[in-house]
Amino acid sequence: MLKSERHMLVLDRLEEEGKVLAVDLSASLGVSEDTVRRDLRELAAAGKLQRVHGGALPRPPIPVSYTGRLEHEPEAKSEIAKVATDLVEDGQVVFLDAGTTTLEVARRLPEGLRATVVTNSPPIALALAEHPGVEVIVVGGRLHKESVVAVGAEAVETIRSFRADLCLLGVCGLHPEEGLTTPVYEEVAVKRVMIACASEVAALVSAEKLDTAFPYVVAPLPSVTYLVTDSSVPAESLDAYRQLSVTVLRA
Amino acid sequence: MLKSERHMLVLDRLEEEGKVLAVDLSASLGVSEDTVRRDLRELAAAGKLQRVHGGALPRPPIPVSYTGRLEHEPEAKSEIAKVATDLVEDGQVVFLDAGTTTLEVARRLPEGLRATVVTNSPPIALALAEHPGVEVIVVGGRLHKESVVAVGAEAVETIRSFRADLCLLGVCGLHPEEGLTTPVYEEVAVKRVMIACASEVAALVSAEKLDTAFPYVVAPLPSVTYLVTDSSVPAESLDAYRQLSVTVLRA
DNA sequence: AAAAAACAAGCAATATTGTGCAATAAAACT
DNA sequence: AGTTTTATTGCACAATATTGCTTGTTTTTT
Repeated sequence: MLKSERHMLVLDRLEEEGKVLAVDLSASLGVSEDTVRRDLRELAAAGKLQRVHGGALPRPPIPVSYTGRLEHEPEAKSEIAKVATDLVEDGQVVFLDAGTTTLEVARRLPEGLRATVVTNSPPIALALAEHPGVEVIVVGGRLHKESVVAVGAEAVETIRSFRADLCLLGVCGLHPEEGLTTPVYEEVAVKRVMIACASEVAALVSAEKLDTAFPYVVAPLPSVTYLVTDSSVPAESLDAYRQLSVTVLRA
Repeated sequence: MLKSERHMLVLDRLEEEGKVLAVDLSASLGVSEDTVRRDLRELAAAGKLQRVHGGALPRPPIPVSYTGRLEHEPEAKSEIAKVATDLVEDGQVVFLDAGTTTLEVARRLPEGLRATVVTNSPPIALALAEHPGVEVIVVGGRLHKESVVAVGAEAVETIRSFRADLCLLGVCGLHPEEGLTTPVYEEVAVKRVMIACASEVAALVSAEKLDTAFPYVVAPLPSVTYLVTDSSVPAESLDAYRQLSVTVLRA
């Protein structure tokens, strides 16, 4: 029995059974436990599995992520994403705006979902490449590096050619009077056309973005159908939005 | 017994039994173990099998999933990417095709470079978002999930609107007679228009892709200006390409 | 806290490998 | 034909890899 053959077998077995024990392997491969341990150590060093006392476990998949901000308030984003995910229904065409919260939505879309997602965010496209059911349309354009999002005339034109059932917007600032605002000028046109071409619009807003405004106005508040926010927001802060005919969804 | 005869027999046996041992082969072929080892070494260099201590195993199938491909032969990719990176010059407009090798190129572009990169690959766009100097144009279209690449009429139209100085192509199969081929039909049109709209074309080809062909033909070999490959390729395999006026760059 | 299991490191026996070299066979050339 | 050149093969030998064992340590369990 060749060493590499053993390695293959170990990995096969690990994949199949979800774990392997050093003792079992020693018996079934007909080599000493020391050899098994050495094998496991090497495979672990090669990143093929995760070594644990007594055996080994499958290596946890490397998260596809872009640097920075991802650790910023993960619970809040996660809460919001969970609620927003439920807005998406089978067969819909959905605009998925760029942003870390919307990226979380993309990751959480249920496996069984059948839908078309139109996104101007390369990281979201990448995340959705692993989803078995959704058709993904990448919106092209010049890449705005800060937000990692395609912007510009081409992006706007592409988006305009769709009629979406739902638009999930990553929001930078939301204010009862100023409406939906952003600090990035180039995103204005893109977000506007997304709103214009979607039947329903959901704004994904974490607590610290609520009641804030940025220099560039995207749209007034009534353009928004749903406001999705997290549980840390006090209930009374949301009244102002409710009165503007926005449906508030809180995790 | 001829050498090539032995080689055939070794490959047959490998296919049949799933592995071969140097000792067995020596006995059954009636040659010394040294000769067997030499045979195995040559076959491995030609990419026909995988050499391991004590014998040889079938060449591991090229992984289909994107994440799987990322881990496939990182050294070779790295070598190729290093060379390909030097082809890019300041101020150029460059098409960067999808692929794990081209992704590596994107990651290695020198910090000081000023250029415009046009890519249909979300992962490459994502990687370049961290580069301070290059302008990135994302090409939109329907996302082909296996390769994580935008394809379709929209992608083709967008690419056609550029005149690039250089096109870096991730290549699936390259063959002196068949030319540049791919197993994914939808990528054909995209690659073709990239080639057509670029002044120079560089094909990034790792050893196992050389002298192989797939069902869909992208372009004949003379369309390629540079062939960039890694150091594991035997020099004589490249002569056929040189004779077709391709400039061969080997790491 | 004690016992058992799992572990890492070092060691020796064996197997495998690469390299240089010489002998032979095949090919190319004069 | 005769000769040089090249390729192929087997052999000796040093270097390397693999394996099981022993010893002592760490981790887990009782």
